[in-house]
Amino acid sequence: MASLIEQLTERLREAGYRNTPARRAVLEALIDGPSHMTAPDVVAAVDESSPSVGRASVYRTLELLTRLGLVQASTLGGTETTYMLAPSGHHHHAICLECRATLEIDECVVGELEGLLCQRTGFEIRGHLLEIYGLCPRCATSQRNSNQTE
Amino acid sequence: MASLIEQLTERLREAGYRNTPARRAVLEALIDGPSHMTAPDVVAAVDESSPSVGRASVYRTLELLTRLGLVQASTLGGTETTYMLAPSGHHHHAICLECRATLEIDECVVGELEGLLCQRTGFEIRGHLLEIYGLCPRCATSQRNSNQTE
DNA sequence: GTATATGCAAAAAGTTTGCACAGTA
DNA sequence: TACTGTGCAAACTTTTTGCATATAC
Repeated sequence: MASLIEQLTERLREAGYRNTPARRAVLEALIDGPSHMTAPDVVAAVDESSPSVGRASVYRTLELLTRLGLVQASTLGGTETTYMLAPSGHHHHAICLECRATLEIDECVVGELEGLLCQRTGFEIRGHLLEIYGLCPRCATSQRNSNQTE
Repeated sequence: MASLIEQLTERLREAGYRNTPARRAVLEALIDGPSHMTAPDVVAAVDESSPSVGRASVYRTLELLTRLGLVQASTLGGTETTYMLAPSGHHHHAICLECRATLEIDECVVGELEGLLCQRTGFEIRGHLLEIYGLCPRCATSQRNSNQTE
């Protein structure tokens, strides 16, 4: 079975792009790092692991990977853009607005909606993003407590 | 019936924040402008309508409005962050990856999932974002045509 | 061999900060 | 009146660009 990095570079190749050290370095940073990284996070990680790769290539690669759908950008309910590897299959997130923790959700209820949308509008669907915002149990509890003492 | 701007400033007030000219100018820019605006778009619109409001206040206000949930930031499937008024009720988007057109979707299938998530994990849900990415009918057609002639 | 992709460094763009002052509640 | 919020300008961070060179295929 092909490793994740191999699968991803293969998808680049299929789309007509070359398999270069800079692109591998960005993919590896995303694979090895936390599930959501800002652009400067990725720049720093690449600079750590592959100092010969330039900043500009990191930005160019993040843009390319996002355009091809290998990577997905999201604001996680805040204002800061983060990048994550686009999960194959369905994985969505519940995000705590307080502590920024993310929780994976496996259930996917979007499929049925996509069918309907495609039928009604002729939209050709490529993917989707579903994020649920709220307070994780820990933060919900501590917020209730602090309200009591106010 | 209270106008939209009044409803929004009222929500600010309820959260303990003051109703100031800078905040009204940002809200008005979002109300009057296109449905998705980047931060520099909002800065420009405010500078147009209320030249006395400073750039910094626009950023501070966008951050505040997002934190309070009056505004939602999203990358629309690309890498650029845009802001939109968070619609009350359910409105989601289908976004064309080619021409960036957005299409409103009224159906909401997330409610049931939220109930399940809340029950299972104790997450206290405040909102959600659902975006469907793909090609609008027009771009899907023109892409098929250009593939034929390749 | 050739076109794509790169690193570099500089420029541009975008965002944040500190602080004295203004204006809301 | 008290304190939140502001404008300003400077500092800082992030992102983009142009171009000669390297390298994947």
